[in-house]
Amino acid sequence: MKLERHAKIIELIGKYAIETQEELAGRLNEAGFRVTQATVSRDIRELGLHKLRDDGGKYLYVSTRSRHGVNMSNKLATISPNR
Amino acid sequence: MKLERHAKIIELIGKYAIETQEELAGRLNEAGFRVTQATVSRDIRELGLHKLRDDGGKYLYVSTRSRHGVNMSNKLATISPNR
DNA sequence: GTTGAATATGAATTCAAA
DNA sequence: TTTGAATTCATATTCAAC
Repeated sequence: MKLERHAKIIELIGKYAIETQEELAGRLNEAGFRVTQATVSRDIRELGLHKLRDDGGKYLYVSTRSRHGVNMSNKLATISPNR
Repeated sequence: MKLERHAKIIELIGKYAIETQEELAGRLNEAGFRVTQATVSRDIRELGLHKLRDDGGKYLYVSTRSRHGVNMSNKLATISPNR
């Protein structure tokens, strides 16, 4: 089920430093969700997740919504160009 | 010169909706900076730029620093997982 | 230290299938 | 409507050259 998988994805990116969609697909499969990178790619878009470089230069998938349910999309807008 | 090119990149991503590094390289070349995608990739890392999906699903390069010189890296930290 | 060409890697999309 | 395999596309890196 897609909804459960989405919830699991949010959980996984909070718990682990997920660097690639393949890695996320692997974690999902370990958790019993049989999916491929193609599906993970779609899930990430639907969830509005972003891949950002951290201070160490590594890429990580992160959510734009905090644990407290606050939508951070306005903060993302803040760092967007004023166009 | 790299410094001038970096400044031009900041200007360009503020002025245009740059979707790919190839596109940015093209704009730079129009502006007289002869560079390839490989160099643009390095510049983007050095400048701390990020590629984000906007509300319409399109990808855009954005800066983490506002026009007013405020470093937004703490806001990025805010949307990062609490790890 | 900087760069480009070539390559490797990662991600989005297509297209068929269910 | 969702999915995976294959493909295309975008980006990071390697490696040589300067």
